[in-house]
Amino acid sequence: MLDERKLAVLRAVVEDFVSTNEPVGSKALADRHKLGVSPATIRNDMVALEEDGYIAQPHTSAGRVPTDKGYRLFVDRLSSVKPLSKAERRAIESFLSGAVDLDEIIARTVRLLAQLTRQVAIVQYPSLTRSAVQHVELVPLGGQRLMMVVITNTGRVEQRVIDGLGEIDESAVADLRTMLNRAIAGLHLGDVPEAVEDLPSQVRPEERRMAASVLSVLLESLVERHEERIVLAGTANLAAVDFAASLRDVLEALEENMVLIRLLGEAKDPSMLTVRIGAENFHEGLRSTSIVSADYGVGNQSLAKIGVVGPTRMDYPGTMGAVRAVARYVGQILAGH
Amino acid sequence: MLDERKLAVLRAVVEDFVSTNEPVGSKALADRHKLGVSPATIRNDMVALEEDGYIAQPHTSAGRVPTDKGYRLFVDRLSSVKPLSKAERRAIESFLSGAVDLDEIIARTVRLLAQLTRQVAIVQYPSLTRSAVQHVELVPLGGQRLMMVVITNTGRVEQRVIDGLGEIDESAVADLRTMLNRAIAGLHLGDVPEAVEDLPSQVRPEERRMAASVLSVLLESLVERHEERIVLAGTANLAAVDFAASLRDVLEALEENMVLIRLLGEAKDPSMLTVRIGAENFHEGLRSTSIVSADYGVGNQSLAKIGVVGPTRMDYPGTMGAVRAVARYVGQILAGH
DNA sequence: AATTAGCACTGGGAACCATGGAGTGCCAGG
DNA sequence: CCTGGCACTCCATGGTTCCCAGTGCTAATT
Repeated sequence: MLDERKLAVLRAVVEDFVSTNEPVGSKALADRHKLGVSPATIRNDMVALEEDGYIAQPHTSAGRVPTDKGYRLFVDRLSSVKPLSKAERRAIESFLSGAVDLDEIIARTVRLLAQLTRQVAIVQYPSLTRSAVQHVELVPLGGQRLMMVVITNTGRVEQRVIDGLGEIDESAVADLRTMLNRAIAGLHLGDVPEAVEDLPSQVRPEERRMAASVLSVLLESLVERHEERIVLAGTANLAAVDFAASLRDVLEALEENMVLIRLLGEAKDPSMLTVRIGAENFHEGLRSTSIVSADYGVGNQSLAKIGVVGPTRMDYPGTMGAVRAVARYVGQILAGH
Repeated sequence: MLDERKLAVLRAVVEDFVSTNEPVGSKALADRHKLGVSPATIRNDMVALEEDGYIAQPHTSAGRVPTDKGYRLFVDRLSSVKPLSKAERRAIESFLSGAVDLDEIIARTVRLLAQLTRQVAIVQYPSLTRSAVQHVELVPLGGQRLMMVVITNTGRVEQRVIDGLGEIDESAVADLRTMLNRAIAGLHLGDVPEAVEDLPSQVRPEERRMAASVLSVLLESLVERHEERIVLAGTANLAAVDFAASLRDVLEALEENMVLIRLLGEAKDPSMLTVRIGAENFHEGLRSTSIVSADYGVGNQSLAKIGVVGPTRMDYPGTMGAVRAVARYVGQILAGH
């Protein structure tokens, strides 16, 4: 059904269409690619490809354009990830190495990725649930308020003000702090609930109320509500593209962080690059975009995802190369931190 | 030179052009506004306005369009801030009141403002330099590292890892922590450098190195580098507008946080609404946009700015009303926190 | 002196061809 | 199974026309 040459034709169609943004015809293909056959033959192959739904014509007497299905096949079988050039690798390194804290690492990463791919880049902050508690700090704020600060081993800091505790006793706070740290320091966040379960029973009755409040806020903020922060860059690159869907829809989708988080999260291949093409992203506004994403992390522990959003008509090998490379470098930087 | 009626004509031109987005002619003006004179008279006034540079025609035989100068006059003398409706006020309140921490207050505020104005909203985090130190926390991270966390009275938390300190002695850290807090808790950040100047001399010699490191990081991160964070929302609203400059340029400008920070910072009128129109924003990409901004803060202490970016052809009274109202509410929310 | 009616004029945008050419499908011959 | 040839299709392009909103000017009116 799909012999070697038909695949070669499909590949050529994708490549040409991506680079020219115009429907590609049999003649142009015969010229620009050494397929070794005449335009007429290519035309025959094209009807076959069209019947199978890999390519389509915008109208009769126009060239062919890859469909989502065509891109899918291209990505899966016809292309390979394009490694970055030496110069690009150096650029990445120098760009990322100057960062001083987590915020800056993330900020630089997302800009870098947007620049490399000339598309919209997304970087997710290291997920809370996958990291471990480094330290918990309790700070009396005066009045009846207390600030809780949790520091994770990925350098992330989560803070929360706890109010309405009644009179606050400094030494009780100190006790609670030591107790808390003894109980959960070093634990993965997922294991925290279990670990603190019987803490309230260990404190003196008069401090029990405070302890309970603190614990409930701790659990709520760190475990249940694991709002994952993401950062975008390069939206300006969208302006250059003309979308089937309106640009507005795409921008709207990008502003809905929850949508992006879900899309990133749904990577099928757990450890490597994931590509979702066109309608594979169910979100309405992203029908005509593709998303290339990857995990990053330290060692073999995945912390979060990064990704790129662009038109379905994108340079998949190049984008995949950039995403993969950046993911690796971020992992390294985080490890060295 | 500019009698009452000419001003009325200018006002009418601005209002009509803003609502229709089409050059407005003398006939249309005579119909839609009760100016009490004939189109011919209006035409005469228009030439005068055009000579003075308040309006312009895209081409002969087209209607008139306000110039930047025209908008300026409109904003300064011909319009008044439009207060929000009861319903809108209620919406603001309910939208903002559910926020649990500073991050969420800011996030909600920016979305709210974007929604109210149907434009791009910008919210700046409470500036570090204007707030005061609530508490400093030092946390040994294991190894030779220490994490410093500074909490300000605006609920903001700034953290930093300090490395290469040599052996870390828990009790020395505790001493330093108490000493630091005694020295600077409650101080405005601007006053911190002076206050810590002679701290190193007060610690035991063997801890002096650590103290010096901590202090230098403290100063660097909080005072010298007062990177001010800002948050955007509503960029999708730009897609609806057709810009003279390309959309791409506008998006690019919006991604350059430093540019936005500068623009917000340059508000002339210190306490009230500021409007910068078109070329008044020197940034190239923002030539065809206007920025409406305001301070927010608690009491009469200004903490930071919020603003809206939209096409010069915008509903100034409405936008100004929304910005002012939101600024006030944020101030209230922050005060109650 | 200011306003208005009347009028000729202007220039852009919509509508309407006409044309050219890239691309197709198909067929018949290699 | 491939290829050259050929008739056909339809979009994009550019030119032409026409229309009309809107103008500026002048002369009449208040």
